[in-house]
Amino acid sequence: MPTRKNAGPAVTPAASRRPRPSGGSASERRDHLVKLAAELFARKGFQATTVRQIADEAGILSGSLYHHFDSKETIVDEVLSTFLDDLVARYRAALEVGGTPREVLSEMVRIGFSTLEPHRAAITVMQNDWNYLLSLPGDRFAYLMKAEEEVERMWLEQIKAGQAAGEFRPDVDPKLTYRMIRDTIWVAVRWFRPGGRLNTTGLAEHYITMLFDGLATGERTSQQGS
Amino acid sequence: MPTRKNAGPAVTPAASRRPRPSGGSASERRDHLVKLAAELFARKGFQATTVRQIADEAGILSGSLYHHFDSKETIVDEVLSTFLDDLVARYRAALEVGGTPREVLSEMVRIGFSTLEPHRAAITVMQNDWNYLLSLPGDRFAYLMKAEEEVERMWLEQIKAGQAAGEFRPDVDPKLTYRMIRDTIWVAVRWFRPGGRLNTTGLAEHYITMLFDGLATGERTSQQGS
DNA sequence: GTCTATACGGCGATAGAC
DNA sequence: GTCTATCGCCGTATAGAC
Repeated sequence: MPTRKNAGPAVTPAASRRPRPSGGSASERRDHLVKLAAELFARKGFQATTVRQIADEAGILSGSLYHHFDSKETIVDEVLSTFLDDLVARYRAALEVGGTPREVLSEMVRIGFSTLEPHRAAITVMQNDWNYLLSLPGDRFAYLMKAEEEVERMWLEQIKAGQAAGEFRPDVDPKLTYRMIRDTIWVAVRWFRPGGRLNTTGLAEHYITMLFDGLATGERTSQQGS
Repeated sequence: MPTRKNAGPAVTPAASRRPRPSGGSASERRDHLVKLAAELFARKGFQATTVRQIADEAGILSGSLYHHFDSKETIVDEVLSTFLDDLVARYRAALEVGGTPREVLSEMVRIGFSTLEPHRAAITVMQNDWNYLLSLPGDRFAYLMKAEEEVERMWLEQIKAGQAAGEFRPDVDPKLTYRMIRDTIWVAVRWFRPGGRLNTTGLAEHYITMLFDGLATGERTSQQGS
C-alpha cells in the first residue's frame, strides 16, 4: 500500500489537495513526471532546471507538461510534500511505539537515514532550495516550516526527557543538539551513494554509536553538571 | 594585514590570478562589490541572483559591473576562492603547531566554526551551489574539489593517528567520521546567527564535547575491537 | 567608472489544433 | 494527452558615449 498510513493527518497542503483517482493510471503518469523532475531538480537545482528539460526527459514537449501541472512550482511542491508526509508519519509511528529516550532517538535516527535512499532527490532539493522556495511570494511553501517545527518538537521532547531521566548529559543544549543531529543526517545525501561500503542501516548504526558514546576511548572528560 | 599569510601556496586559481594593485583603492571597490554579491548569492542562490540585482545593491547599472568582472561566474569564483584560501591556510597552520590527535582535531573543529561568521555568505554559497558550479562546462571550478581533497587528507591523517594511538575507538570508519564532522560544522551556517545564545566559540566547544564523549552519561556500550 | 541602449537567447506559460 | 506556435518577459553580456 503506497498511499498514506492512517497514523495522522497530512501535514502538507499539496498532499491533501491532490486528487485520488480511482484507476490510478492517470496519476501514475503524473507521479512518473514528478520523479523525473525531482531527479533534475536534485542534480541541477530547482531554478536551473527548465520545464523544457523536464519535458525532454519525459519525451514530450514543454507545453504538454501544463496538461498535468499548472506551474513548475506545483511540481516541486509535490516532490517535497510527498517526502515530508512520509517522514512525519514515520516519526509519529516511532513515538507511538515508545521506549526509553535513547531507544526512541535511536529509532528516529534510523528513520532519518532510511529515507536517504527512497527520497534522495527530495532531500537534496529540500537542502539546496529550501531558502529560495521560502522566499517566493505567497504562502505556498510555508508548510515546509510547519513540518520542520513539528519534527523539531518531537526530537526536543526526547532529548529533554533523556536529560531529565539522567540518561543524557545535562550540559548540552537540547536545541543545538537536535540541529546537529538533523543536519548530520540530511546532509549525508550529498555523498551517500547506494552500493558503497555502508548501506543506510550501517550509516545509522555508525552515527548512533558516535552520537551516544563519542569518538574517544577511555574515561570521559568535563562531566560537570548544569 | 588582510592578505594571505605565507603558510603555503594559494590553493585556488582565482586567488593567484587576481592582480594585486599597489594603492589598493581600485581593488577595494572590487572587493566591496564581491561582498555585496556574496550576500545576494547566499540569500537567493547563485542562479537566482541576477547581475541587475547585484548592480542595484551597489547603486550602479548592470552594464557597469562588467567593467570590474567579465562574468557573473568570475564573481562567485572570487567569493569561494577567498574563503577556501583562508581555510586551508589555517588548517595548515594548525597542523604545524601539532599536538595529540585529539588536540589537533579539536583545533580544526574550532577553526571550522570560527569561519562561520567572517565567511558566512561564502560557506552558504558553497553548500547550496557546489553541485551546480561543478556541473558547469569547463574546469573553472575544479579547484573546489582539489581544495576539498586536501582538507580531507588533513582530517583523515589525524583521525587515523588517533586510532593508531588508541585515543579514538577503532570501530568507526575514519572517512565516514570525517564527513560527518565536516558536514556538521558547515551546515551550521543555515541556522547560526551572531548574537544568539551561543557564539561560534561556544558552538565549537559544545560540538567537541559531543564528538569525543557523546551524548550519553554512564558507561559506554559496544566497545568491541575492529 | 558609469550610463545609455540594445542584442540575443532562453525562460515559464498559454491557446487551440489534432 | 500531446503538438504547434507563439507571447511577453527577463536573463547575461556588449558597444560606445560621456
